[in-house]
Amino acid sequence: MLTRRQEILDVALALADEGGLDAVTMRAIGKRLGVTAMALYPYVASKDDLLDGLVGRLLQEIALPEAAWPWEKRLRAIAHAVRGTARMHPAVMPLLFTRPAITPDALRVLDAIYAALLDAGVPPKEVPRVERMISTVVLGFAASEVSGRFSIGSLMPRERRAQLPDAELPAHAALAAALDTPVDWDGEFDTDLDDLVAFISALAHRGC
Amino acid sequence: MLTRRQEILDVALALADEGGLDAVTMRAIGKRLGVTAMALYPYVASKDDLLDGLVGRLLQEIALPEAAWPWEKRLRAIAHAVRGTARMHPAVMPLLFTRPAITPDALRVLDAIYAALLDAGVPPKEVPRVERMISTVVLGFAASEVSGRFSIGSLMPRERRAQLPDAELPAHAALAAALDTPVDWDGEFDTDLDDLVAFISALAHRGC
DNA sequence: ACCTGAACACCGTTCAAGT
DNA sequence: ACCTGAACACCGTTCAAGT
Repeated sequence: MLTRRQEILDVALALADEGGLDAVTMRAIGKRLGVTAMALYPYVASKDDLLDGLVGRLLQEIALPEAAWPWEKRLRAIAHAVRGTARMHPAVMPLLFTRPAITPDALRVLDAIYAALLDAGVPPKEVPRVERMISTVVLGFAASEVSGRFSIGSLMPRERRAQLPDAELPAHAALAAALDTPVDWDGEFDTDLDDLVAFISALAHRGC
Repeated sequence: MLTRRQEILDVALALADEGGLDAVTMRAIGKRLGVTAMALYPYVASKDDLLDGLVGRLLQEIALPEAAWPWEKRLRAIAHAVRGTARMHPAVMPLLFTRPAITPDALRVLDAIYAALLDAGVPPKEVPRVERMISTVVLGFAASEVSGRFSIGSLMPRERRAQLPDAELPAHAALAAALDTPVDWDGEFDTDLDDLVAFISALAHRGC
């Protein structure tokens, strides 16, 4: 069953993918649906409501892993799904840090992470905090990667030092070699996930 | 020396604090400076450049810790400074995940984190990755807290389950007790920092 | 060198009017 | 019930003109 709201959000996502968030306009959405901008208002309360819906639409895209898999594999699968949708829809990612996502789909993902942490043996009292932390890492990594926040790390040390006198960036100087080697983002993401899994395991054992 | 650009960015930040990002308008900035919107263009190339500058202006606000302090204390101080500015300027935080910050002030903060990680004994090869991870946690926590992303975790389980049939949120049901206790955000932030410090120490010892 | 004022091509949103 | 079209109060940005 394809509701009119769904159609609108699909078009909004497509416009965001093609031309960034600025291209998501009531008028542009209407035009693509063959309708005026005001015809959208019965299904979308305001532009803000539209963007809320867009975040929900994004979460809808991330597929959940098989419940039978071990918790580690499930967690890694969710993380990779998040990074995948971030790469498909980079313009929408920053909105995740702008408004809370409380759609059914958001809760579905949240519940899957809770379940994985419980299966890992994390004490129930700690689960909500740990979920917030690992979600922040995964969402933050995915958003930073596509937004260019991490690109500061891939600038050549030479360019960076040009901005400030050498003496003011001593650690950059000490790290020149490390900063010169190009970053393997796929590898870094997996390494981060390894560390998160190890962290979760440690929490579980501490709790026993 | 107070340049005209600085004045403009100060006004932009004030407007964002008062009325959100939507209130940051070329015309509004001009008005507050007693000038037309077009008078800003010699100092600000475009609205986008203005927002870049606003991110830089935000980073400018975070004070660096004394270099003589132990690395742990320095890292915690930076993290608390970030959270503090997030609370002072919540509207601007999401911009950090929208564009890279390569101003001198951003590099100053980055260098301080690099220095702390080096002093902790993290192998130089690992420092850039670890910096990206802990910065993501701290920035992500601060942004999520002020943006309301974390508010999903503080909704009553009852309200959440109303959105989906109980059987579809099994982990929520199992966590009902934990989800019902209100969250101490100050405490959670400190606990996260404890975990980060422990993680860094482990990396340092693994490297020896 | 620095600023103005009119103008252009847009926005989101309202409201009365149509079918 | 659903959509239109004109209108309102805004945007960012251009450009010629002023001093």
